[in-house]
Formats: sequence, C-alpha cells, structure tokens
Amino acid sequence: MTMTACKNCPLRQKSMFMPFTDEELRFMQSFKTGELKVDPGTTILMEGSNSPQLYTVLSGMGTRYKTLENGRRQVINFLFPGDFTGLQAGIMGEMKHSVEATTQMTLCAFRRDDLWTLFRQHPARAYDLTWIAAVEEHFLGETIASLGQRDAIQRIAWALVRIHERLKAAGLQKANRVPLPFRQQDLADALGLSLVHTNKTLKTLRSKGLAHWNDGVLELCDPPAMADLAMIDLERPQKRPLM
Amino acid sequence: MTMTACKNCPLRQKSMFMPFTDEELRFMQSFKTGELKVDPGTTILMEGSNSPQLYTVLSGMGTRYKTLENGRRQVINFLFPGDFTGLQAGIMGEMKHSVEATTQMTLCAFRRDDLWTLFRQHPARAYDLTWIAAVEEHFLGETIASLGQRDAIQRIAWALVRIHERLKAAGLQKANRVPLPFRQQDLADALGLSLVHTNKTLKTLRSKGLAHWNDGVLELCDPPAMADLAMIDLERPQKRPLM
DNA sequence: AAATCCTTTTGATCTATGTCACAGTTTAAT
DNA sequence: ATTAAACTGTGACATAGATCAAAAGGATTT
Repeated sequence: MTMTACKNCPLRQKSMFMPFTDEELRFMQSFKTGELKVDPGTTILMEGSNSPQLYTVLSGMGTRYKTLENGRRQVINFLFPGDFTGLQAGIMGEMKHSVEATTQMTLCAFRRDDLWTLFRQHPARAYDLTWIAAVEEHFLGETIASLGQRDAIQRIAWALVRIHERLKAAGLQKANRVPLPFRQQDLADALGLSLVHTNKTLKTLRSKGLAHWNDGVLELCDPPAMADLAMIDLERPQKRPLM
Repeated sequence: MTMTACKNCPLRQKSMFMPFTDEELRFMQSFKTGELKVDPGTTILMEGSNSPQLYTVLSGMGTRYKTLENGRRQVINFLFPGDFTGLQAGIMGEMKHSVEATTQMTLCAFRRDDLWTLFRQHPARAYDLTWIAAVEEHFLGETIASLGQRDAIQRIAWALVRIHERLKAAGLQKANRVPLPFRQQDLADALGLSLVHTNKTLKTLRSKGLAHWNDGVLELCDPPAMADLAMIDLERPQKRPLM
C-alpha cells in the first residue's frame, strides 16, 4: 500500500473545497508526514491525550465525542472525508474529546510541531486553518441551538439534512442517497436523545415519507420538507478550504 | 473620552492571559482601529450581516445568540471581558449569530480587512487567533455535552461554575462573588431550559447552600460541591492569548 | 401617587421524552 | 449448526421539565 500523493488527492477537486495552487500543493505534500489507516472501532485521538499528530480524513467516517463522569457519551460531531481534526491538541496541548473510527478510515497525518512552521512560512494556509476552525465553530453553534431549542423530530430532521449536505458536498451522493454507516445510538448520543426515542422518531420520518435511513444508507425523500421541518434556512453550499 | 492605549490595557496583565512582548503590543496598537462604546441592549453584530469589524471586549458583558424560525432564542455563549468576537464574519464573510450588549460595553475594534495583513506580517498573532478559536471550539463542545447529557440542575451548576471561572480569571472576583448582570431568561436560553424551571432550579441550588445568584451577583458558596454536581473535572485555569 | 413595564417567584397541570422490558434480525464466533 | 453478541423495533409506564396562570417586587414614567 502506497501513500496517496496530495497531487492525486481524491478530495481536493470536490466542489465544496477551494482549489489549491501548485505551490500550495507542494507545500501540503511536504507538510504531510504520513498516512494512517485504521479499522472500525479504533480510537484515533483520546480525550486528555497530547497527540503529536493532526489529521485530515481522506476516507471513511468517525465520531468526535466526550464521555461524562456518569458514563454518558456525547457525540460532538461526525467526522467525514475532508474534515480536519486534532487542532485542539495541536494548539492547546491536549485533546478535549476523543476521536473514534466508525468505518475503516484513512487519514493524512501532519506533525503538530510543523504547525508553527506553517504559520510562519505559509500564512495563506494558516488563514485557511483558522477558516476551518471558524466553520467548525459555526456548526457547533448550530448544534447547540438544535439541542437547546428543537424538539426530537426537528433535531433528527436537522441532523439528517446537515449530514446529507455534508456528504453530498463531499461527492458521496447518488440520487438523494448517501452512505451513513453509523448506529442509531450514535445519532441519539449526538442529539441528546434516548435510543428508543430516536428509533421511534426515525420511524415517524419514514412513515411520513420524508427520510429513510436503513442499512447504512440515508435517503432524503423530500429535502425541502425536511428543511422546513428542521427550521433550517438551507444555506447554499459554501466552499471551504481543505487541509 | 479618550481611547485606551493597548499599553494601558487593563486586561493584558490578568493572570489568564499570556503576556505581550513590546513588539506585539506595538503591533496590536496599530491593528486597533477604534473603540466602540455601546449601551445595554445594543446589537453589536447581527446574524447574516457582514461586519467590517472584529472586536475584543474591553469591559462589560453581552450575549452571542441565534434566533430560530419559531422565535425561540439560543444563547450560544456569554461575552465577557477579554473575549474576541466577529471572527466568523471576518473569515466566512457572514455572521452566523448575533451579538448583543447586556450591560454597557466597551470594545476594541479591528478592521476585518487587516486580518489578512495580520496573518502575513505577524504569524505569532495569527497563531494566537487560531488558539482563541480552538479554545472557543472546546467550550462549545462542552456546552453541547451539557445540553445533551446533563439534567437541569447539572446544567445550571455547570454553567455557573464555568462562568465563575471565567470571571474570576478576568479578575472580577471578590470573595467567591462575581458580577453576573444577566436575566434568568438569558441563562434559560443558554441552557435550553424554560424560564420557570430555571428559576426553580436556581432556588434549589440556593436552598442547598451551593450558589446564590441575586441582584446581578453570583456567589458560589461551595465550589467543589458545585463542580461535583456538574460532573466537571475542574481544569486549572489555562492561560490563553488575548487579542 | 398611580400606572406601566420588566423580572422574579410560585403553584397547578400537561406532555414529550426517558426508562424498562422484551422480541425480532443480523452478523460474528465456536 | 448453535450460540452469542450487537443492533433495531415496539409496547407500557414513569417523570423531568414544559406550559399556563398569576402574584409580587422593583424600577421607570406620567
């Protein structure tokens, strides 16, 4: 198994990502120190640990989550191809959450110690990194609004629409269908709902002909109705940088 | 009224902030383009707007919030002295939430257009900016965990402990007491609770002798018990950069 | 001083969602 | 093939917290 060269990165041409200049491509290639391939269930980054690596997801999916003292788990976000993770440890010195692979995953690895070099030598990429952090902050803010102000069916509709958008933008869509290989428990833990109620609410969405999520495949049958239910102003997909 | 010179900034020597070099101080002074003083209730940044300004809170307090289609409001975070805001608009081109002054506030204003100059000319400050974004991301993640996994009394305890920590670090503490000039409705909107239940839960905390929040002053009577109730591993206050 | 407005407080109900218990289903392990 | 383990699906019941209604306290205006 050989490592994917940045030049041949399957992600960089997707519509959602801003294009690279040749120079940036070379720089990223030098920044990339390796590739990590992990099996489902593998913990990639651990809460409290001080990882020397930062990662961009090349393929596969995972979860970022926190575990509370009482044993409950909060999934903070799902990890999809193109997502960048590990910045917290890279900058603050310690991961504040864990990252786990749900499927097999391939990740581009960068050295934490090179981060400072990046800021000094390539301000445009540093700016992009901050951009990515700002996008994530926006998403987390929206998640907070969902957990705080939406009821169960709205929350699930919101999550499915957002997930669908993300995966679509990452080029994984076929006719309103995207792969979504998580368990219902993962979604429940992401939305602060019980597994039972999540299951029943998914059933409601199914019976209303709005969304089907079975066998690891999510189909949004009526995206506008879903967006409406979720009280989402469907933002036209904005391009963002890829690390 | 004259503008506060960065050299005389009352915040920069607080224990929570990393010290400035003389050179950085000069740079920030040149980066600062003005000072904004607003009355309580003023909207400083508006969701959807494209503000040309970024701000650091010099004094006073405010809220960052989103309004949903159904009229409900989610307070995403409170704004305290030392907080930096507007990065989203600065980088993504549009605010994804609004910012409102709760008390009278004074803010240092920076020009959005200078942001790119900052990245090119002062990588250390750019790094700090990303650091601030990472800290915020961490906090929002913890908020998500609170809304998703803690019950009402734990949520309120969590919020009061975190708020107390922040204000203490900002040097506003006197004997376990900090100023907290928000309404119960603001806290309710931040935690996804109804006003009524927030009120009753605060009463419970009071009657247990754990925390008193009256007349705009928050007193944590038994911080360890509160932290315990909130399932918080009280992180020793980490220094973070100040913009 | 009266009136108005805003916030806090309290009690009485209602309901969305959690918890429990168990039955199918599928996949993996022996 | 059989058992075990993991996930999904469903009904019965319990409850934390929402909603409704209204009072009481302060502050501000007339």
